[in-house]
This record gives sequence, structure tokens and C-alpha cells, in this order.
Amino acid sequence: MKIIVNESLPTNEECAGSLKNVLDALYVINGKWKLAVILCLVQSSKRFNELQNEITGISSKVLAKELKDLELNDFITRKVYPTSPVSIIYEATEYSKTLKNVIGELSAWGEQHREKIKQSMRKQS
Amino acid sequence: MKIIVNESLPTNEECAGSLKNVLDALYVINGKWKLAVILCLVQSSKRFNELQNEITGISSKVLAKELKDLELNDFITRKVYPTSPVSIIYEATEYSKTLKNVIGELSAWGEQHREKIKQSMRKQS
DNA sequence: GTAACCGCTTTCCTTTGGGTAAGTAATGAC
DNA sequence: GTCATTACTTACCCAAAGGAAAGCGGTTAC
Repeated sequence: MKIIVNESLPTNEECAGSLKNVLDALYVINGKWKLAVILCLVQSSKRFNELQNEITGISSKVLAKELKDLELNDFITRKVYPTSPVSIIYEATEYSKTLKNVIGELSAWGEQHREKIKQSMRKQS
Repeated sequence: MKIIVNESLPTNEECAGSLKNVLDALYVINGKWKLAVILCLVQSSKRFNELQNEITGISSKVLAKELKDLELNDFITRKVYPTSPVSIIYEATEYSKTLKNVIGELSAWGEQHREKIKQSMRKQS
């Protein structure tokens, strides 16, 4: 049994803990639409139909489900204004902004990964 | 139409681009097992059965699929050593280390999110 | 009254991810 | 020859995610 020691190499326990954290995080922001809804609402608060128009391809069923989910997890709030008829406005919470770094890193990595894939596809052709 | 300007608020186009990047990134690292395999191999290179023993719960079918996937995306390499019988060793690539920041952010966020959920559950009870 | 809009819900269907269990080709141990 | 091991593959099944389309209760416009 050879043990490789390296300052940048995480230990077994660190890895297991980290993995659990990462999977928890992924569980929350996972799915085709959650981040789209969050990003859309971080830009500005919106009504149901506005969201459905901006997020092309989402069905009302799925949007309703995602909104409920996101509200439960405290990423957005659903505000009912007593106009007539009532207007229902969805807003991003302060908590949703804690995702900023995560989104930043995912975006940066995703971008360079796509570049990489493109280049490797050119090599093949 | 009111336009809200704020240095920390991303524009529409930035968001759309960012969203695409983020979804690309999530697509690659998504699923129950991919990150577990990567983390396991970053610690040390391993054979198929070693991986299956270390990653409790994964079936051989799923492990084989994940390994193929990860190899295609250049996160791991499959090396065949001409011993007799041949030994097949999976190794993490340098490229898999580019995920370091992403994993770091996800882990940090996931940890504080779990803390938050715990506290909000205490409040309820 | 009728039509349209808003904010959903319901139903039905397909796709995808993943689990279980069995099988298999190649090799080596006895 | 028989058995075990390695690295998988194959076949079948199930549950969850998501899409399409229709419906629905309330409100306002005409």
C-alpha cells in the first residue's frame, strides 16, 4: 500500500465530506430550469406570465413547480399585491445572491469546457 | 419600462450566456456518481473493482457507464498495462483538476445551505 | 353575455437515470 | 476440468423529470 502525499491532494475524509456538500448543493440547484428562474428574477422581479415568456420552452406546469420549490428553499418570495385583480410578483431573495460565487465558477468552467470540446472536435474532423 | 442599473446586477445577455455556461457545466458533472468517481480517482489511480468497492452502492453497470462518460470528457484516462492478465487502471487527468474551484464553491455553499436548513427546521419544531 | 387574461392545476405521455441480476470472455489457480 | 477473478455487458424494471394540452376560477373589457 503506497500512500502518496501532496499538499494539494485532499484526504479521504475531506473528500467524503466535500462530496456530501457538493451533492447537497447540486440537489438544490439541479434540474433544467431552477437556475434560469433564479437568474431571471435576480435581474428583476416578475409575474408568472412574464417569467414564462422570458424563459423560452418552460411549461406552466413546470414553472409553477419550480417556483414552489424555489420558494420553499428561500430563493424567491411570492408577493401578492392587493390590486384588482391581485398581482402576484415573484422576487429573488437576498439568499439567492449567496449563489453568486457558485454560479460564477460554474459559468467560467462551463465556458472554457465548451471551448475545449469545440477544439477537440475540430481535431477529429 | 424602468431600467434598474446596479453594478452587481448582470445584464440580460450576460445572464443568458452565463446560464448556458452553467447548464453546460452542470450537464457534465451531473448525476449521482460522477463527482464521487472523480474525487476517488484524484486521491489515487484505481482499478475497476477497487472503485466499485470504495464507492459504496454503485453497480458495475453504472460504474462502467460513468467511466466511459468521464473518459470521453477527458476527466480520466483508462490505461491498460500489459501484465498477464492485463491490469486496467483508471487515472484522473490534469484536466479534472480544473474542477477544483467549482467543487470548492459548491462544497462551501452546500455546507452553509445544510446549516441553514437545519436551523430553519429547529425554528419550526 | 362573451371573450380574453392571469395564475395556475390536471391528465396523460415519454424520456432519462438508475437499480438488480444474470451472463460472459479471458485468465490463472488448483 | 473446475472454480474464481477481472472487467465488463445485457436484459429487464421502476421512479422521477419533464413536455403537451386542456381546464378552471376569478377578473376585467366590450
